[in-house]
Amino acid sequence: MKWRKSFIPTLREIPREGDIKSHILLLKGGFIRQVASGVYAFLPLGWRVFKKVSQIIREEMERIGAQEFYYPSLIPRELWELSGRWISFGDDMFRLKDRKSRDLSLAPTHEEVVSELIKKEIRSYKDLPQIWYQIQTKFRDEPRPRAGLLRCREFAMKDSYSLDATWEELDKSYELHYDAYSKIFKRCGLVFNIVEASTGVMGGKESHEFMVESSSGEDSLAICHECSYSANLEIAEAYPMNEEIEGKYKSKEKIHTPDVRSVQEVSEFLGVTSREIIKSILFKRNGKKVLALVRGDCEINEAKLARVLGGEVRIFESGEILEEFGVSAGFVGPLEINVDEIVGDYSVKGIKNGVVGANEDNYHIVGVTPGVDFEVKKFADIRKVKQGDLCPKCKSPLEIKNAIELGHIFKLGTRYSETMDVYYADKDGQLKPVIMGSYGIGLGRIMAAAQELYADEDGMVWPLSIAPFDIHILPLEMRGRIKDEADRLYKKLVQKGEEVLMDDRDETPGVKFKDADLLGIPLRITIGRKFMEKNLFEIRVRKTKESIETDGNEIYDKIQNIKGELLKNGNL
RNA sequence: CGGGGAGUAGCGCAGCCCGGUUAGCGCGCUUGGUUCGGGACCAAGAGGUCGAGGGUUCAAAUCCCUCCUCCCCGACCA
Repeated sequence: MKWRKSFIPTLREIPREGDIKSHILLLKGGFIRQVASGVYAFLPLGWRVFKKVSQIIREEMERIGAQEFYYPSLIPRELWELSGRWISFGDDMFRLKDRKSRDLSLAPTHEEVVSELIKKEIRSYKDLPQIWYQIQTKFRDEPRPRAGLLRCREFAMKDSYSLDATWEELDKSYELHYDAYSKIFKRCGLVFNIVEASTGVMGGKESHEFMVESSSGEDSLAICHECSYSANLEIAEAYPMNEEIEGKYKSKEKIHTPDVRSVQEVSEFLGVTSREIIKSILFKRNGKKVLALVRGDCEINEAKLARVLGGEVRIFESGEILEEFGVSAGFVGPLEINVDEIVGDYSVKGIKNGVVGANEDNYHIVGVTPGVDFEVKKFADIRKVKQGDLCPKCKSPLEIKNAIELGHIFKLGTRYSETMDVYYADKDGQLKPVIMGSYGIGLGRIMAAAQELYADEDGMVWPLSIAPFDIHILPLEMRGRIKDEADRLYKKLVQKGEEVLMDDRDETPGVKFKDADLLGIPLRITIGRKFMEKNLFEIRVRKTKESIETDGNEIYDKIQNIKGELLKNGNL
């Protein structure tokens, strides 16, 4: 491709809407343009990358025997009502009406469509196993789209479902996906973590996420560097905190603590450490009132609490607390409080003579001990793991890192097939629920994550496997011998099947170099002064900034060598 | 949903508090010329419903009201 005939609108200045590195660079490099909040057009370069990514995904999916489908984006309301999600999806679902006033949605996911197909078409164990996948646009009206391609309202996703007759076969399908995903992300040139993940509201038994560490990521991981333990913070565990902590106040006493609410304020006001404060947080579960307790230097993990209690939980809002308990948030405590259940985190168990809210505004009670001054029916792991906590497996300190979720695989099991009524006839003629797995990948996120990982101060750096082009030819003059030689080289490389972009603009060298760095094509071939003097081309590797000089006879072989090296070294 | 910021030429911004000729600047763009290994130089030029609507005023980018769009932070851990 020649630049002058291409549409590559690079920008000199940082666009106003750009925030994180990948977003800014994709805009600057002319890969994407924003159409609306969380909605992007892919320009030719961006689309080339997208197609490379999707090709890799297709190849690896086909390799595990998956078949590609194409589903509609327009889904009628009736289909959602089968699963109850017309209501439960809430505002995240884009809804519209057709000319006859029928309700439709833009698919935020395709589970219902798939399930309907399975339900209608899969009848016998002989029809199983199957892996069905699709790469499609999903629409979700996110409360806050952000970070360019990382959180969009319209985005491309590879989704697959495994359909099996037995749990053993599900394990096999899961394994296949686990391996296929590993290959996909590796082939995309990414460095990633595979972490244990929450199965969420959908239920299911096992789940992993494929994560790229990045400060721009919205997820947090707990990672152990000593053993293999790593998990999404939503479910991460730590070696239980069971230290004995002796508080400062030895006898139970109600103390006036005017306007002292937060743990920090309490600890400063009373001169106690945050570790001897028992934090009391009120939750609702199915209309029941639950008080959750955690040590003052820790936080509650709602997802864990939900699992312990079985079912979704919702925190009490401060207004609701005042209404139901007649006390402001900040002075809630476990003594004589009217709740259905008290759950304590293990970290609270060892506190003696601690500090709690008095359930009366502007008062706290000191010298309070769980089991003595109040009963905790259940102790459980309900706290959020934090930096430096000990690994549950090997007791080394855990590190907390932000990460971008690129892929998520999980064993749905029968939960979905049972609610959606998806059954097959077994060998003995008995109806049994199809055992399902669900597996997703965000394509745009792969593009963004690659730049979050590799972009440098000069611009993007694409892994060879997903780069828009492999080679970027830079003739520094568009006349005379340099132009002729560049044309000849371009033709030769294209004929040999290389993907080449040639900057044939009549621009100064500085402009061409800057744009080349910005686009991040892995190999750059410069034809300029060195060629005029010694007939030498310069091949430069974008990632390492290393360059070699070569003559016209050897250049093709040299290119192949470098590409080979790049592929060997994880694609960069 | 709560809080904050922004919308002026293709892009990035100034002007707005304190209303007053033809609304500026940088980059980009067009034409001509000189350049040609890290975002060149000279000259001439084109390009604007100042987000939309309404109001105040002799006069509005500027003041007031309503709305739209975009960005950031937060969404209740007491």
